[in-house]
Amino acid sequence: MTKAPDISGKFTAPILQYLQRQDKPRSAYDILDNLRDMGAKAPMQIYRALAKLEDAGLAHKLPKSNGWIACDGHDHDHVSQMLILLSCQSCGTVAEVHDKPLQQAMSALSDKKQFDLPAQTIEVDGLCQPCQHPLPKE
Amino acid sequence: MTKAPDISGKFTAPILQYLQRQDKPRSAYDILDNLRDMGAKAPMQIYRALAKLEDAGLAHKLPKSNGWIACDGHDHDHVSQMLILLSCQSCGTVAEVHDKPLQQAMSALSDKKQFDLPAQTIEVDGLCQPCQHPLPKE
DNA sequence: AGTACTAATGTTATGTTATCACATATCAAG
DNA sequence: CTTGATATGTGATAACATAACATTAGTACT
Repeated sequence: MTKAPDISGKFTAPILQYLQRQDKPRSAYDILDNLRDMGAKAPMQIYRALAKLEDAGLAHKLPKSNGWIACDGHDHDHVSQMLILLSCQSCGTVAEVHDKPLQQAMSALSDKKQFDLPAQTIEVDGLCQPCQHPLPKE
Repeated sequence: MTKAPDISGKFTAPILQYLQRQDKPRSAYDILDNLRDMGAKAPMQIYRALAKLEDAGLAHKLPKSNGWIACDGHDHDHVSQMLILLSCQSCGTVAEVHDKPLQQAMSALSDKKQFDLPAQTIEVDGLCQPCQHPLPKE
């Protein structure tokens, strides 16, 4: 079993709930603005709480676009070493994906290159299915 | 054949040469500092030139760590849709990699998820071979 | 040459993301 | 109560990136 996550902290739970209500990633500063009325004043307060959530596997950071999302809570075994985030460039929605073949390919590559590969989140930008079929102009 | 890249511009070539001399990624602001003596004064000048280099496939941006490297000039067909950058968290060196199996896995995944996947650069952080064997303490 | 348009470049200001450094508070041992 | 560990508050600033507008340099036509 994985070690018990530390979710203590004044802003931790509120941030998680906020992220869960969102349908797109939010930046640390979005979160900060949202939590002003409960006393949040400085980015550090948010970043510290986000770090806890990420350690606990309850939230993920999009590594290239800097946003944050709540973990979708689906099936995934938390042992999985590679989390793929399919991020739609058009509408911003993010799908969490765990893909065995991809992990194997990555693992084989890392062996071949003798590159030691820790668990990590990979962000991949593209177009989600709905956004590939834009409405014809009215 | 791919369309002829536009490499015009006062700072474009100097930036490329600068990057080629480096053994690690450099930030846009590093580059700016380096080109001050030839008149560079503002980040925009650098970012514009970097965009041209990237379009031309002569330089790559590390999508998560914000650095820039010169293309290593190796074999790779410039048709390849996925560039993997293995970035060492310890020493900072970056290896450019093109991997068929990984591309296939990615492509299969994108089919499965009906996610339209454009060409892109994936940064993967880990430890290069030398950095996995730190010198024993003296 | 002169005007008129366009593209490139320069420059100021500002937006955005992230961390440092230090202060203060809280709480549990000893 | 004092000490020490951990959490939190706060200001300042670092680091990364782009918007917006001014200026200059072509170029194209008359």
